Amino acid sequence: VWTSTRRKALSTTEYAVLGLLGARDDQSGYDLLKRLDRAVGYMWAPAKSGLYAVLGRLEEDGLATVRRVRERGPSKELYRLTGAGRDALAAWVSDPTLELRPPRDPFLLKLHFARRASPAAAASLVRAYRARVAALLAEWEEQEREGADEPVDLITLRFALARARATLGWCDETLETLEAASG
Amino acid sequence: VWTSTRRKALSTTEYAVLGLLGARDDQSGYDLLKRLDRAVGYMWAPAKSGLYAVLGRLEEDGLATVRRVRERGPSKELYRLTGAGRDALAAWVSDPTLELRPPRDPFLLKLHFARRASPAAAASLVRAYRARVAALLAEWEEQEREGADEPVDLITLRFALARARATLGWCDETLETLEAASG
DNA sequence: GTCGACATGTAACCAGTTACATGATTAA
DNA sequence: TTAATCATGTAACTGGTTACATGTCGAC
Repeated sequence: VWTSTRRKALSTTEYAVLGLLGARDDQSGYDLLKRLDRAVGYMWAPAKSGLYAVLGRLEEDGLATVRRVRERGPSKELYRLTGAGRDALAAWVSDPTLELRPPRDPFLLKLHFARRASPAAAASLVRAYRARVAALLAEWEEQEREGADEPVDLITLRFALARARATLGWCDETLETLEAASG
Repeated sequence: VWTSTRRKALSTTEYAVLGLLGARDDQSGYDLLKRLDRAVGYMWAPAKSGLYAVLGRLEEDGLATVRRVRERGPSKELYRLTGAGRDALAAWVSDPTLELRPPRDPFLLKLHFARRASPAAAASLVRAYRARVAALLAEWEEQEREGADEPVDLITLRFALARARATLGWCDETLETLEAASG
């Protein structure tokens, strides 16, 4: 056997799983799904079938090892990072390169085109959006207060909070503009 | 022939093209690519080959018509919305339903995992991000002042401005936190 | 005579989603 | 006995992207 050659760069989801795997040994896909959702669910939420595929690839690439166990319950596959896996994770987190592609927000795009059609339609769009953002903000503020059981990452949570608050401010400003235009 | 039956819901990119097509008649794929970039480029930027594919689908679905012309230069295909195309666009913009899926920002995810590895690595990540956001903000502020030739949509531009400013604030706050932790 | 802007695509790939399939174990 | 939770996947599709192919025309 040769030392494993990583074929190519990993996807962000693959790094996310690597990151989660780095926190503790012997986690199953099922465990990871729950932890993913609690720890970074508001910014990254892969589909279940996708996660299992990722785990298989990580193992194939020599970044993790599996161990199938069965103890009271259905059998599960426990994963653990290899040295190569830890290296890959460390290289990723310490590389400050970032691809900043445009945030593809369907709401913004719709608003852009709605404005030409009718200011009233645009305004109701913004009101609906505002309500959703406000609801999310309330949820996140709740999480900030509690810390929950899986302690939320306060730094990234506050990123979401800061943006949500700025978004609400923009909504109010925009609604005034639109109402002035249609009234 | 039957009246055209739209097979299924369109993708957001398809609606974006529909929206652009709604602004004026007889635009070619090439024209649209430039207009897309100037009008909504900071929030939606499909690949060139993808745009041509979208145009083909819109025509196939009866939402637009093509006309191949050739006048001094390579031949081009000019598109124009049909009645059904205008209806589809109108239905889309007036529907306030929104799917708010988590914003998949690789930076945030990386930061989350970098923090465990080392506060210093996390801080340099945030500094790099801050620089990028500041550069974008300056660009957008320039656009806000000028209005450019294709008048930018001020409302959506201000959305980007508001978020960018909030992001910078969060960066500064976060850097303090990280420096306190590592110092 | 060659460079850059105009103009349209094809083929292959990619990261991910949805819907479905399967089965064990525990609690009501 | 039936529902909920645990646990892992497959097949088909979606909505793109990258790299490449092809050619016209005007300006220098």
